[in-house]
Amino acid sequence: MSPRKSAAAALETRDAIVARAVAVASTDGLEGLTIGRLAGDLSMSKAGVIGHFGSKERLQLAALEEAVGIFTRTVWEPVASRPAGRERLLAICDAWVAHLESGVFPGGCFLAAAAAEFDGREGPVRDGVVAALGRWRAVIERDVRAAVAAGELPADSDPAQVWFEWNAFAMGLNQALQLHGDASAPDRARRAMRRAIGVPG
Amino acid sequence: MSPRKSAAAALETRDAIVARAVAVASTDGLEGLTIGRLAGDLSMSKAGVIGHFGSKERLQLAALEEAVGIFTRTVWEPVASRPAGRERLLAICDAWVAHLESGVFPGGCFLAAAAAEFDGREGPVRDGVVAALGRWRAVIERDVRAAVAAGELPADSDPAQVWFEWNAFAMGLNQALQLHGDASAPDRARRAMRRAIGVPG
DNA sequence: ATAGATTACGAACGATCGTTTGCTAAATGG
DNA sequence: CCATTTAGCAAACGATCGTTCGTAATCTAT
Repeated sequence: MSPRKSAAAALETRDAIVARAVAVASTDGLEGLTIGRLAGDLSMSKAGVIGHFGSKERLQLAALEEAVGIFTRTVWEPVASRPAGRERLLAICDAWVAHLESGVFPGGCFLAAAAAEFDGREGPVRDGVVAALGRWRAVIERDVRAAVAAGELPADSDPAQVWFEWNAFAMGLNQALQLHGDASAPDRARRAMRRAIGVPG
Repeated sequence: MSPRKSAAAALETRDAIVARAVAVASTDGLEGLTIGRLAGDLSMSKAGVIGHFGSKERLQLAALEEAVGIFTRTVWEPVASRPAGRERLLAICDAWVAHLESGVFPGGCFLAAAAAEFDGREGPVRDGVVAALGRWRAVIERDVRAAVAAGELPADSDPAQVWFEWNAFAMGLNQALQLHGDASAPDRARRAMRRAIGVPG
């Protein structure tokens, strides 16, 4: 009843599964992902879905990887070519807020949801979340240090504190948008993030 | 094989179920709650568990209500008798951070987890989360207004902005503790919350 | 003392979970 | 051109899901 696809088309199938998994997981959580539901959404058999990954956990990891890729492409890559420092930090701030505001993920920030969901468990998925957050944290802290070294930010700026506050504001913005539909939240987040690095709003 | 209990003892049974449900949901999420697992943990039958609530959703609502009660008792009630204003805001800040630090919920802040889990859905559970957060928000904003009126905080303090930032810091602290075991996070959160209301750390 | 309400049980319901097994059919490699 | 690999399906696996039903046992109220 179903003809086989070429190797290239099979990759497209895999991508379609991952894309759908990201969308579903952003609203229902990575644990709420279901092989059967994905199969139904994509008009495939359950075996056809799971065959690309081997297990549900590897499917979750693929969805996580794709979500991290989306975040990287929409927030980091547009500003990556700028020199490290205050300018790029402000660009990151705007891109980050715009990303959360844009509704790329129907259920809100994928990483925030995954972090909240897996923060009390163990395993590869949790490890992947921790690693992704760690990489992003390193990016932010590096730019804070560069900005301080260049005299663009107060000399007593604490990179770890900036990361703590920025990450918190991103989570707060995500909650305000998803839970309350608060249209004033993006402005609040931008102002708070600027103030956190000593830049007047 | 199992004798019936008195009305008073039945309430104890119900309380035991809710207490266990709160603990499980704080790590595995409200959707991860399972009648069968609860029954096994409490050496009861599934019917005996669900009989007290009627449905899983009402069990989730009972767990949410209990978690909100715990938060209220440990964070709000100890400071409720103080007069509204800057003093009480600082006391709330300390109690809030201490609460998250204390590990009352094995899986971290129950409300934060429930908010992240249900922010993309609809129904009574989501409504309950929104309502609980709204009540807490009203408490914070009222005290900010009182402190401004008393001249204890800068006249241009924005109550909604203070709530946004405090709530964000609480989420950030919860993530830092649960996901990274970051022992420096409580201090960071306290400092950030104080700075958010213009109080030097 | 007796009748009714209530707690909790065991058992079963259909549905769905993740996964495995054979199979077909098409694309690929020699 | 033929052998091998591979994508995907249909079907079934045991397990578990939330829920319902009937029943036994005990408390409560008359």
